[in-house]
Amino acid sequence: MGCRTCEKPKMNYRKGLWSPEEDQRLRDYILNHGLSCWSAVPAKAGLQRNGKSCRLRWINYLRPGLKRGIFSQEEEQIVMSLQAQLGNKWSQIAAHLPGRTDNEVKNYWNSYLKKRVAKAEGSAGSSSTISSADSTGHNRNPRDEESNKITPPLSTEPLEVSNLDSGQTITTSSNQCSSSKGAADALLPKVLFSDWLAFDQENNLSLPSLNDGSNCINWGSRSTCLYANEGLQMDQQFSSEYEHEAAVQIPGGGFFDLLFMGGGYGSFNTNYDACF
DNA sequence: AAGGCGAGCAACCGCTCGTTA
DNA sequence: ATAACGAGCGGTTGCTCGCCT
Repeated sequence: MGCRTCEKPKMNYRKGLWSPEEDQRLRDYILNHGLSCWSAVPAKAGLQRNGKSCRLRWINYLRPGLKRGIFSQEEEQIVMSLQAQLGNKWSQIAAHLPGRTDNEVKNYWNSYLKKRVAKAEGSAGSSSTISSADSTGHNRNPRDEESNKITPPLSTEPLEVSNLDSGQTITTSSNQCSSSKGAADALLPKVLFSDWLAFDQENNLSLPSLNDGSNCINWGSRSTCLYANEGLQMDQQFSSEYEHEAAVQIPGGGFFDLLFMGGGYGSFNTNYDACF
């Protein structure tokens, strides 16, 4: 993991908020060179930041696929449930929330959910559930309709996602990996496939078969297990471009159910192509 | 209009863990 | 075995912005 060959010039690192120019430099550099050694990134990208700051900025803000905006009710439920279950394991909790970062989950918990949970516990017994309405009684998520491209499964049962790179078979704690639509779809979040595509992936994705009959697409350091629903040809090729220009061409349409190594689980509806 | 205040969020800090030499 | 290093994580800080007076 170490990167001893990286140059580490001693310099006065800039701190504070990132300017658009800095964002652009970092984004451009990573897009062109990919991720390697964070400590080398600032010098190579022409930034007066330390590598740690660059990493954080990328992960929490610049990385493609991030879902900005207010948490949906389902996301809130997942956070509250997993927090009760796992404690402050924000990265693990965030892994169950496609497009959310650990920092975002942590901030949301600290600034909002924690108070609600405390309040609910304070009045324990009087109410068994914590509603999504805020203290004013209003639904505090007016953008839900627009932002709910991603709707995590209502079940907070932890997904058991094994390591594809190790060649292990993928299993989950539920039947969410079933290749049939219908009941499974009810559990599947709808997520833009492009949201999940890392910027550094190549356009040509191979689909090696796994031993459970599913397929796996690999790019960069990420592996994604791809389960096909009816009407989907598994040997179809994908293409995508970065971020807003992203496009996924999947002839025939239909749903993809995607099981991600990181623990997320989603489905992709090609009808969403128009969203790009 | 201006100042105070609090909420929300971006980013920093310090620590731990994993990897490498 | 161990020191050195980078990456990752969680806690915390401090800035910004909107609301209220």
